[in-house]
Amino acid sequence: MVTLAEVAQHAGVSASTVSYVLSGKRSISAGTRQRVERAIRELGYHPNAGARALAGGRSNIIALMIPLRTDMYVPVMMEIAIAVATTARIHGYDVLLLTGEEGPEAVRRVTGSGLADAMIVMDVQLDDERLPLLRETSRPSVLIGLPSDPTGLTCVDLDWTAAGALCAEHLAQLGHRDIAFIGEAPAVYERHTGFAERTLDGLRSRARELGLRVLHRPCAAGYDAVAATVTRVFDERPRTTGFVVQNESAVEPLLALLRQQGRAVPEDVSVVAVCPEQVAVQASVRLTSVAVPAQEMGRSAVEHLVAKLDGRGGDDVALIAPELTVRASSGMAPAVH
Amino acid sequence: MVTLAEVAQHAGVSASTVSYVLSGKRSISAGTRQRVERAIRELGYHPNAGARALAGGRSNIIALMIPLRTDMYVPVMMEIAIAVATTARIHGYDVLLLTGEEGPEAVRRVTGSGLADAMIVMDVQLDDERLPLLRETSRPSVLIGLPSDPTGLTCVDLDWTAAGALCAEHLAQLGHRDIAFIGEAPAVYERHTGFAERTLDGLRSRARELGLRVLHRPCAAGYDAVAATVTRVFDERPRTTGFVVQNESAVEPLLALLRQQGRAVPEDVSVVAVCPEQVAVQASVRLTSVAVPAQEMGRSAVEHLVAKLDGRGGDDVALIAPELTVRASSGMAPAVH
DNA sequence: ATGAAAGCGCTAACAC
DNA sequence: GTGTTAGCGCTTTCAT
Repeated sequence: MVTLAEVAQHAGVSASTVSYVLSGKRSISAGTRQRVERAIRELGYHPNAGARALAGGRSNIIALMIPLRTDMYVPVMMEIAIAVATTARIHGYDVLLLTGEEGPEAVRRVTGSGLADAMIVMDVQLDDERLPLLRETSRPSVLIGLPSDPTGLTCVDLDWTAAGALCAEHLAQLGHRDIAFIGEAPAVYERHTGFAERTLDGLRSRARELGLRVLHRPCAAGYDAVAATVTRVFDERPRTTGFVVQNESAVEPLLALLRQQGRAVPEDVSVVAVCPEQVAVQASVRLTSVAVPAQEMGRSAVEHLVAKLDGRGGDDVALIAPELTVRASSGMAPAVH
Repeated sequence: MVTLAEVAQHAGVSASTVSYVLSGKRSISAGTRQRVERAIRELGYHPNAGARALAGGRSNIIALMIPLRTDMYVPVMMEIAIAVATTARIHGYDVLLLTGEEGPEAVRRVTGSGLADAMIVMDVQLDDERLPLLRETSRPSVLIGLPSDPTGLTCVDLDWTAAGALCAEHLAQLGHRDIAFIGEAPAVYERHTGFAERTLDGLRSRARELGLRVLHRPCAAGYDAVAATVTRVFDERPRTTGFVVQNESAVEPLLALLRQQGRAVPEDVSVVAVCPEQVAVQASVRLTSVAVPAQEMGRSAVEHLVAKLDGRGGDDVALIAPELTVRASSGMAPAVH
């Protein structure tokens, strides 16, 4: 293993000079810099991460807590995680993957040991048990998600309330009066997951203002569960002409079921999804949708975090404005006979 | 920040005693142990990760390289990643998330800096450019996937060749003679991704032995792409009665298309999928399938890695035997008229 | 613009 | 069963 001292010797300079060449924290003459860089290359030197962390007081690692639950749309999680890792590298950080399993204890372990300099927390519940710890730690953190009380925290999220409202507006404009909201799995609501409840709230309150009737049905994954849900919807509200879906695994089953029942989309029934662009575009009917900007969320979270680590920027809530894209799945409500 | 020295002082013992209480590397009298543990608790002590890594020569971190490509079934990747993280924690390791983006350079950076003690590599191509580095590094590694030449490497994978063969056997037994294999996206084959090519090979060679005709069609994600593929299949081979699908995003579209064309599953056409159990069970027709044991793969990879870190176990290839579960999507080939 | 040297907090010989 | 101590490889004052 090559050490800084060996590089220094090889280059004929002192250890501190090598260190400063690496960090750029003081000016180095061109000649010295070149000799050092050459020595580094020739010896294949890589600074030791542990020594750096110990001496420098920072590990250059960001912890990312992802849920280990599998009842939510996984690709979104994955896309966020990858965006986080990619963006972090750009800023010189590596990413430590923590699953929700350890719970709040993981926060203590990672921050207490200096394993990570900061952390990003996903799958935030409205009243998340990790929040007190995050607030009291000296280490910066960013939530991807918005709890009930974001005081003293930095949050990055899609404005789900606005997203729900957008869906209601779109369907109202098209003349729909009875709409059904196919939501995430029941467990997601039972945990009071922020995004799910906010979307519902946003949809409901805008719907009320616009005179829409809304039937909300959480929906487990699987074709059968979707089938049961859709059947119940039409039983309870036969005049339903609009669907809002926030559950990627229900999208394709829903479209297949409507087809089977002889209900044409969008002539008889309109469908608006809240999902990643890719899902909307690849569905069997190109879906009118509010995009979930997973990459943007991951990237933004890292950038807020890096800003805090650099002493710039403080606590705030950064909500991304939702955008609804009209595609082939929504149209005028059918005339009432 | 609480240090080991402070704990030692508080407990009235020496630093090394505290260290040994923590590591369990030498016997400690019950009394001493208790006083130390009490001091640790009272002071809220957490060993500094950097100092540990420096002094101990090991970081207790495992690096996990995941692809950042999005053309393969993401939930499987995610499930593996989560299984890796969970299993790693059980063995006292944390997981560092590396995206494929940095390529082979990431291997050098992480192993060279001592950031990670070992690494797990996913999305292995038959002739992967990271392999030479992994072979020459002193740090242990495990591949999830099987390259052409696994010499000097430890690999964990499903036996995809056997999986492909199983599918052929099942359909042959049911009397099918013309089968179509809907595969992963074209890019996956162009990269020579191990699992995709091996499944194809296994299917093809067993099919040849059994007198089956196989039409292989890679298939991009999205309903339209699947529709085009299926149409071409029946154009070229009108007597196709069996489908093997290794492409999760094509599963539901395929079933929907067959339904639309009035082809009943399994009366007219049988479908066998190679996918996670969950997908097979939740599809609109419960699918006969060969399970992709994502969790098992992640867990096994970590256990092999930990064995190597502990000086137990050396290089070997651990292939998981595939299992085919018969469900509702496969049946006797229709009689020929 | 560069060097010397004092730690950072822990582990693991080496003592007893 | 416990204490003493010499590093681990780097960063960063303090000097010049």
